[in-house]
Amino acid sequence: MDSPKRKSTQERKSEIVDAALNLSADAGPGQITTEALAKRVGVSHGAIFRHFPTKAAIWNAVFETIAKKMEQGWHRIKPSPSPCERLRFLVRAQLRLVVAIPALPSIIFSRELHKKNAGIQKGVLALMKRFHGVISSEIQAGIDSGELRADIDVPETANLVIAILQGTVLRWSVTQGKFDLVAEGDKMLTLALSGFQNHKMNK
Amino acid sequence: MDSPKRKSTQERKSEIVDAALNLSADAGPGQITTEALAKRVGVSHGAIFRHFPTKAAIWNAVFETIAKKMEQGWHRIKPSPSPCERLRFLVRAQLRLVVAIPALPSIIFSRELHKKNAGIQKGVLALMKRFHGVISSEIQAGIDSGELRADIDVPETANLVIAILQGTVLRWSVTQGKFDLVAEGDKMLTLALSGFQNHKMNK
DNA sequence: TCCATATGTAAGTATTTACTCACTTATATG
DNA sequence: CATATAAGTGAGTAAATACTTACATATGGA
Repeated sequence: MDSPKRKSTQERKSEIVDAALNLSADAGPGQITTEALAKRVGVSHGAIFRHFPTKAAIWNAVFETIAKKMEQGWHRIKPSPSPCERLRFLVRAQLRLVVAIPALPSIIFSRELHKKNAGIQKGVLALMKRFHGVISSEIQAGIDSGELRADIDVPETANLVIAILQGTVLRWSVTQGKFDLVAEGDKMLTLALSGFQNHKMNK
Repeated sequence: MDSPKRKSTQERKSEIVDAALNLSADAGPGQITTEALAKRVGVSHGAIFRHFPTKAAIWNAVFETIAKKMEQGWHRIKPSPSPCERLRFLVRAQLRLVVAIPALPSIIFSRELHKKNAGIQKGVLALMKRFHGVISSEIQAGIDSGELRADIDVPETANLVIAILQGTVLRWSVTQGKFDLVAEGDKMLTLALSGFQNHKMNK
């Protein structure tokens, strides 16, 4: 048989995490009950607590999963292209992940979860810090290669890139995915790279 | 006496709304109970339901309050300075409002609230659309005056400005207000206006 | 001053929901 | 095959919480 009646705790755990990701895609994590998870997985309510001691533990596992996928995405950069291309790649990788896991923003940004689960709050901060580091080093490389302006502040520019990324994700999230997130993020980044002020005039 | 034992429903309503704003500043709106609101206002639990029929009605009122304050901020622009200055003003006004009402992002972005209360979801979309319109017209004015590049796409650029704004608010929110939001937003906008790509090189 | 009314209270109720427990049975292993 | 173990079940519990209701009284207007 393809689906035995009983599965290893490892398998069930990942099924439960998947269920949490799927269910929080449209409702946000705060609304999800352990009973809803059980139904989604196809087991009884009690079975959930064979695999996770508390609901909070489930959310921790969900966060771990997401964090791992994010970092994997960052580290799949090709060494070949220019720093600017690598910046684009990083942003695109992140956006593709959001499209693949639409629950991602609602979990990362959920004040509710962060309040109940201080570990997640700290984890999100640490994740963002690491992402900031990755972006920063590409920006530094861009300056060194001459692709980016030499007079910019590197960490500040990294914050700008991240703000554009997250702001665009937020709009996509609020509009319920009404546009192509990856393409839109690319446009936003291009526009910010070149700037929209008219420099020729001020001389 | 300054505080009579009973107040008009109008006064109590606004006290309840204020309590909701204050309490959701750090926890997010999903966690707030009607009992917590009652305690904060200093009345019994039952008294809350004299003034609002349901909890959802409270959140509607909270959203109305926020929306009104936002729009007031946009319409207080001085006609005098340049379009670029007016853009800055709009962004700063929005950021100042967030600093004044730290619960604002958690209410505007709360998936939980939006799910339970379709009116708020729609209201947020409409608000964002109007803000996009206001920003767009300043950008158009900037193009007309020659301050901004003539070849940019206006609505797209407005989306960029909003993404920068919201992305910065998000970071401020996650870091629990560890930096000066208004100053930081200003920096981000300046950097995006001028761009960070090196143009001199590519000729 | 007196009354009608709206504001307030305290003690409920019904429902939801995280978690438990006694018991069952599939399954891997010797 | 026999058995220990771990996965699963279903009924139950305690706590939280939105909302109700019967009753009390402050307050403004006649």
